[in-house]
Amino acid sequence: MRPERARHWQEAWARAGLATGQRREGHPKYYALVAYPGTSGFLHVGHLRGFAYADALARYHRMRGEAVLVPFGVHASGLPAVTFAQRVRDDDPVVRQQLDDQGVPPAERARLTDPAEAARYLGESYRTVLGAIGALVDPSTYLTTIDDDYRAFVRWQFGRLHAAGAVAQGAYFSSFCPVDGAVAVDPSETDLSSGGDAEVIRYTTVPFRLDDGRTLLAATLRPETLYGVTNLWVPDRTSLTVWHHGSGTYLATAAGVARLVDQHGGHAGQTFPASDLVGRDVEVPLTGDRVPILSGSFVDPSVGTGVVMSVPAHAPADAEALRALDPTSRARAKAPRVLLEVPESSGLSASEQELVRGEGLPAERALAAVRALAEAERVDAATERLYRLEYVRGRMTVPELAGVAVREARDRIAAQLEAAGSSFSVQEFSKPVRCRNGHDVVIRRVPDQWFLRYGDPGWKAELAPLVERLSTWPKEYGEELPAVVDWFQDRPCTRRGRWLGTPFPLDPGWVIEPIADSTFYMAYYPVRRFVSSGRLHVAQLTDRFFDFVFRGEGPGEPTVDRAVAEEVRAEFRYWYPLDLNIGGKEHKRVHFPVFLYTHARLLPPELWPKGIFVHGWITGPAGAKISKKEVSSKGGRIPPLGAALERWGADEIRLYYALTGSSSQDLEWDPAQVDVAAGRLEEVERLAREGRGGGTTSPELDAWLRSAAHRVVTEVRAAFDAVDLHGAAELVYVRVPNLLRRYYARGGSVGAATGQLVAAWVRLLAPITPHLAEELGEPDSGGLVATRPFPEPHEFEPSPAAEARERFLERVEEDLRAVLRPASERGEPGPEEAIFYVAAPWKRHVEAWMREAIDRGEVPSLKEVMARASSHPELTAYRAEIPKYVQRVAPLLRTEPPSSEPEVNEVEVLRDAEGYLVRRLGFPRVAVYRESEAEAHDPLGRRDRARPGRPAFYLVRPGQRSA
RNA sequence: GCCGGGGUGGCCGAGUGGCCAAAGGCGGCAGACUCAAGAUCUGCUCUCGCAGGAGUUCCCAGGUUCAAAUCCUGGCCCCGGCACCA
Repeated sequence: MRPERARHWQEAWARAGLATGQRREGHPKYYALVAYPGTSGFLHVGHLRGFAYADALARYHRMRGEAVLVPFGVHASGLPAVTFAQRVRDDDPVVRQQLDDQGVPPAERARLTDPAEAARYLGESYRTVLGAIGALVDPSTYLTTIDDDYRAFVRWQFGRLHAAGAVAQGAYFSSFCPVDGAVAVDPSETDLSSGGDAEVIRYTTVPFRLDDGRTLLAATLRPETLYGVTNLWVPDRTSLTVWHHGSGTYLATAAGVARLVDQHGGHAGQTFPASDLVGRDVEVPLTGDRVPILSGSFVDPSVGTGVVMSVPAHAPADAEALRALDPTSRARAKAPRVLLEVPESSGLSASEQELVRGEGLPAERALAAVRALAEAERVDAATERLYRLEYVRGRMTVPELAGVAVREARDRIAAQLEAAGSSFSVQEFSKPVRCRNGHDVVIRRVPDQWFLRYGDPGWKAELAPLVERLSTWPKEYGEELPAVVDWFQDRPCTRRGRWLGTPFPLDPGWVIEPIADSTFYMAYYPVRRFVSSGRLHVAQLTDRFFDFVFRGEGPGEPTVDRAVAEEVRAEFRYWYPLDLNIGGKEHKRVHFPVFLYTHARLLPPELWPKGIFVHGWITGPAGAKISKKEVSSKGGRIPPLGAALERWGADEIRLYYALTGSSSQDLEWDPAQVDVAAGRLEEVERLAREGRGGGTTSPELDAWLRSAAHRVVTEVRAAFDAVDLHGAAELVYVRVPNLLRRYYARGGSVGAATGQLVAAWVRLLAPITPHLAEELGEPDSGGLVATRPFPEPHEFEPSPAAEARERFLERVEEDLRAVLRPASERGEPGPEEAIFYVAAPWKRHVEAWMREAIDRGEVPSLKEVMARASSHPELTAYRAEIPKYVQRVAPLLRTEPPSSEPEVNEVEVLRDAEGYLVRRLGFPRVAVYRESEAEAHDPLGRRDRARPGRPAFYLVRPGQRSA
């Protein structure tokens, strides 16, 4: 559709105030929202999926006569807008291209270097885009999370949660940039320039005492292997630094000490060459053994503490290093000791067997097993395989822990070391992580972090009934939700640093973290409209005010007029509970659970949310997540939204979302698929335009078309009610066109029946492709289609008889094709006449009797059938034919399902369809006979084959009809 | 490792005991229309048969049932989440 037509209708909806949720007491309501987008950049085709679904559902409910509220806001909190502004300032090429695509004038760009301005600007751009796809979102609710009134609301929320015992303070290990403070390390790299896929590795440090009282801290992932330590490795040509912690004096590399200070406090002391220690002995904890310190060129001083313990029996790298050592040093090391075994009994795979069987130490076998690999990756691969196997299947063999599983032994040793003091955990990233501003991100202990106590069993118990009652789409999400909640733990809810957000009311040095400030906002939207209309002022949004509005507690805020306060509360109580929260699958593990948590704690059960709808992503080729770089008018694989709307149109893209695949599935962005949707829409428009008419043309066909329409309307409503957009789209955009085509093919022509179907169809189109619906609805001049009632099944009279007739004919066609196809494939000429023989009425009785026997679980008995036939006046005459028929049909009946089809006058239907059969299947002549009258017209004796509902037929080949 | 979700025709994807050789879409083949292409429409698209029939299929192997894609048992494989990320 041309963009100006789309805009025309969008303006018409706006003039009609359709988007604004109007409270109508006593009427059902529907409150749905899409999890608000963050302000990280411009939206692309992937972002609109949720809104396209939400809008279709909202429009459906509106047409059902419900009051509908779909609010909209943007989530400006956190770092994304800060980052975006930074990139505008840096003139980042990707962002510059986006600004060009959006047509942002240069003068405007300077303003966007301010994070709050950037967030507001992006929010406005989102509103424009939503308007352009025809989504009706309530303008009176529009907010950003950095607005003053929203902050007042969030402050109240946290005050309430604190009063309810949901907030606590404690120590926490956080990913931390020395400049920006806490940053998020995740694959989206919102806060980072690199390293988003890094994992956190947690080392245990094992203390090795020197004679002089100092302790060398070796970092390891496998503390249980201290029973097999042969020596310590310190890096070549590096220095060691003293770490003073408590009363202890420890040694590690400079990087290691920095990490220890970050995570455990204390301070760094003097530095000296590592070589000073080489050759000296240390004492192994727990065993009391003495082992030498040796210099290892392979040790990376920046990893862990920079000091490692050598366990050559089980660590391939140590085995290699030991072998490469000069003989004198090697002689000083303790002999390697095997300290665990993998029992061979437990069904090992061939590749596992080779690590267990054979000569040498486990580490040597592991190295032998990876001989084929390139030098560089050999040690890593051997380590990976051996560690995994030993961890999963290994049993300790050292006397102290004989028979204990390795994973169990690891925990025990770590606990023993910790209990003895002098052992510290050290966490670090598996690869370098760099902040947007270029600084390395480290892991640091934050002693006074604020938490929300989601791990609290009491809170989880409050949540359980809410989860139990919740509806989810897809339903699998509801099934996994209890497990998600089960392992949910306390989450930090505040940060320090350059974040957008609300200052934490209990401790204003902190800013509330962006997930925590978006768990309850859906309650605030109904209130927001009073602020935007000026009836409430920010200063009036006090805790007392909100206590009254949301919980009905206390006298309320004295500066707010009592009537206004009552009205706000009524507004909230009208729209709540939320009917549907729609979001992408990225929300499943965090956002949706905390949204439920907060509601469970702050509201009574009757106001708990009713449903969650999770949709998949629009992905790039091969399922790759869409990255900003790909969204570009120049060379990008994903078009910017403006370009996509220009190329295809709003309805076309909306239909693409609804029709292509199910909503919970990821969808690979594919322009060809959008083309398909667009083409389908054109066909829909053509059929709808040509289907208008009046007058009765063919009563029987019209009855069938109306009956089919009855069915479609019933099913479309059921699909929308079940939040099945894909199912609804298929009915409206595939089934209905097929119906009309069949109707015309059968000889129906434009008239009252098609006209009636089209009139309803236009309304069926309105939820998913509203612009087209309006365009087609105009001639009816009944006002906007969006405001008309959704079609009701009773508008179309059902006719089981008419449907049975069509099904009968389809079955006949199917049989005919099965016979015709092979002949035409052989290139034979088509028949010159088709002769049908309709089954004699007695066959219906016989089949019914056999069916009764089958329903009783018996094999139909000829004896019984014959007995009944003898006493039946109509059948006595056919006693000679019955046995043959029973024998032929009984086995068929057993595998056929029972049918409740109404009886069809087969002769009449076939005779009426003669013209159709001639046209459709190319028979020059069609003749229809009753079985009993057909003897003269049945040279091949086919008429016996006739069964009720399945007439026999004879296709006369050219030249075959001798007589 | 822990937890969760899955394996359906060339591809995507419906389908939870009989109307299922399995919706719908895509792709492919053929025909109609057209000067032609595109679009559109019609038919076909597991194997065999070539008069409406038969056989073998829904990851694999067993089992329950008159009847299994669907239920049960075991196995193999894939995907997601695992934490501060909206």
